[in-house]
Amino acid sequence: MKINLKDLAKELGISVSTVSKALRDSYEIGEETKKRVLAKATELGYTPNPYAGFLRNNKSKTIAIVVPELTNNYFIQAISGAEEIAQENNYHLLIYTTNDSFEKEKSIIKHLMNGRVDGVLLSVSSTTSSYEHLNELTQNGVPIIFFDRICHEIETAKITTNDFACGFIATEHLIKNGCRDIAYLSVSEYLSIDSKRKQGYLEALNKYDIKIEESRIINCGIDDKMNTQKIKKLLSSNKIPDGIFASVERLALKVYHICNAANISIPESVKVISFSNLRTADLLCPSLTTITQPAYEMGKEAAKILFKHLSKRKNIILNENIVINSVLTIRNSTKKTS
Amino acid sequence: MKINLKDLAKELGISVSTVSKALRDSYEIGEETKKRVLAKATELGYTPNPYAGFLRNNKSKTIAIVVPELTNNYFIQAISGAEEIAQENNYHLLIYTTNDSFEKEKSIIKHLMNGRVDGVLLSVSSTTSSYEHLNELTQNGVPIIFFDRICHEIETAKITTNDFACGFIATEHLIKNGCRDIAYLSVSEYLSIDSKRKQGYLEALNKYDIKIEESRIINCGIDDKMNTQKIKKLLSSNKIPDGIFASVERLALKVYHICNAANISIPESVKVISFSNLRTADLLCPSLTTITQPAYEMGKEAAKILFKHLSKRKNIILNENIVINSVLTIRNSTKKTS
DNA sequence: AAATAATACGAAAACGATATCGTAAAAATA
DNA sequence: TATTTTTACGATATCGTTTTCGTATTATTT
Repeated sequence: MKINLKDLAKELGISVSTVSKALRDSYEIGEETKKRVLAKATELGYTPNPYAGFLRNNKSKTIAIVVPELTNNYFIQAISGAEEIAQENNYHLLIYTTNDSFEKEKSIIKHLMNGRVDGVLLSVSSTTSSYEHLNELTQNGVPIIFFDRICHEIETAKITTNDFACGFIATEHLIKNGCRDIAYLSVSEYLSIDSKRKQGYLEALNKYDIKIEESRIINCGIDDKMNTQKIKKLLSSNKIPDGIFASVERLALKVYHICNAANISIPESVKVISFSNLRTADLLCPSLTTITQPAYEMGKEAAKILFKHLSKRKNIILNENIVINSVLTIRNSTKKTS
Repeated sequence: MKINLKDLAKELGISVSTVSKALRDSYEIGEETKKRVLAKATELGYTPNPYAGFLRNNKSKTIAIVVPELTNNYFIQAISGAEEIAQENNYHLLIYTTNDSFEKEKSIIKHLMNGRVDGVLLSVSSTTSSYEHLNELTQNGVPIIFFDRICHEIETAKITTNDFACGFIATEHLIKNGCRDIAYLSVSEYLSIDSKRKQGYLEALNKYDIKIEESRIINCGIDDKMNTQKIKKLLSSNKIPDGIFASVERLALKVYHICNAANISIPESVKVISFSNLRTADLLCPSLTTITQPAYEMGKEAAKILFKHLSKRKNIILNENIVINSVLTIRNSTKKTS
């Protein structure tokens, strides 16, 4: 049932090497023979064993994409973009989720160490605190491209959005719509995206002469219950903020849930803005003002750069920062209320 | 840099086969030697070349999951479940999207034909109209497990939810809340899930002596613009339905958008219920009554069955229908209005 | 002590495709 | 016609493992 080159060769009465070359359209083989081989190959439904070629050529036609979670629309869209480019290049895409666990990330990276993939697209886990595993991977000749949650310490290409500017814009938008006491929901102290967004937030406060209150910076994490607690506390004090800037989607949704339960009206009592790729942002109650990242494009771009590099066969990827801007979409959750 | 068995053997002054066996903890090798080998292996950071082993053993430690689209929360959650089980089994997961294209599905399946993967988890495309490509794959010894969008014609394990019952329940729920003119938004004529849900819908109409109107069954498809047109037409006539049962999430969202734009109030003018795995269903305006499929569990179950089969090394998967029930979550979009 | 069994290792053949050679036969040149 | 070149193909090594055998050494049994 499973046909290989040897079978084909025997069937045709010619040698294995001739068949191989004929199928790869080598100049060494006559047109006549090529046709015969091709015909027989399709007739018997021959498809090459991929792993044999990988072993021989040390190329796997496979890349991996490693993301922290799948319950985040950003990553889904990025994966979608990467997958499209992979298919275009006749590559296969392995998918791994770290669940924001440093240990899991290390374990996954270790598995990718020995030529299983030709390259890796990575968004680091929010608990990743050292980068040796990533360094080791690149030193083993497997190129990494970072997207969104990048790692500055590694020299390679990085795809990000304009996090700082958007942090500023989001905060400024809240201020312009009347907020003077704005909380920032941070997603992780380790992530560069978070610190950049936070810096934008701080910069905006500064520009508009709003005093920075450390207590208004809520450090959330992976633990859902802890996050709930912290945000509940923020929203149940006798002086709740009049604006909330969530650094990621799930924190904004958490705010919505808590406000719903506590009968806090958005945007009247508190305005909410968030980085988010939610498709239903405009259908929410109230519709959510978002900073939407070009997730799909970022995934595509990351994959494109990887393939550009793979085709060049150079062993080092130059440090390169590609920034694709996000867009602010104003909706009702930040609506000005007299 | 890249260490292989031969390097290790040379370094240790013993043969390749001994090293190999030592690493695999063979009884043929003395304890002393095993320790020496293991120590050297970790010292030099040896990791086996996966493809060499695959070639030898004809096993790839890799499975594929093929889904129609990534913009559907159901599939994301199913992938997530499958990925978890794959990681548990130390397997790798390749991901492919067909974009609901029959041709793309065939092309992907062809790529999986020759041992690239040990098995496939598949949800067929909504335009898939013949199954030869799938038959060919199984005949090539690659087992397929179907989930959600199954293919009856192939003998194997299939994971579904109780589509018929849920179609009935959803429709009955609308009826009990006062609907007498219920439209069904069909996602594809080819899909078994659709026909089962529709049958449930029809059965419920029957039970409550509601006349079935062919014009109330809207056959949607992949073409977004066409869908918009059809639903707009449905909602702009002078006699719009008082209930809508959407067979998939995106059609429900389409209804929401159109109702928003046309100022048709849900649930007063029309009640809406939908199969959906939307995380924000309860935050929508109004919150959406859903039939929620156990997507994560279905993905896990599909993967589990595949691995059970792979470990047994039997060449045929018995026909098996595993049904995991969905749950109805009643929210405001179907709220009774006097 | 002689025969047998157990232990610990090495040599070599796979797995399937590719690429480097080598070489007949045919074609082109001298 | 004799020589060189081209064309078209085959034999074989190779990629890095695993695994089957074969075998030398030691241990056990009679």
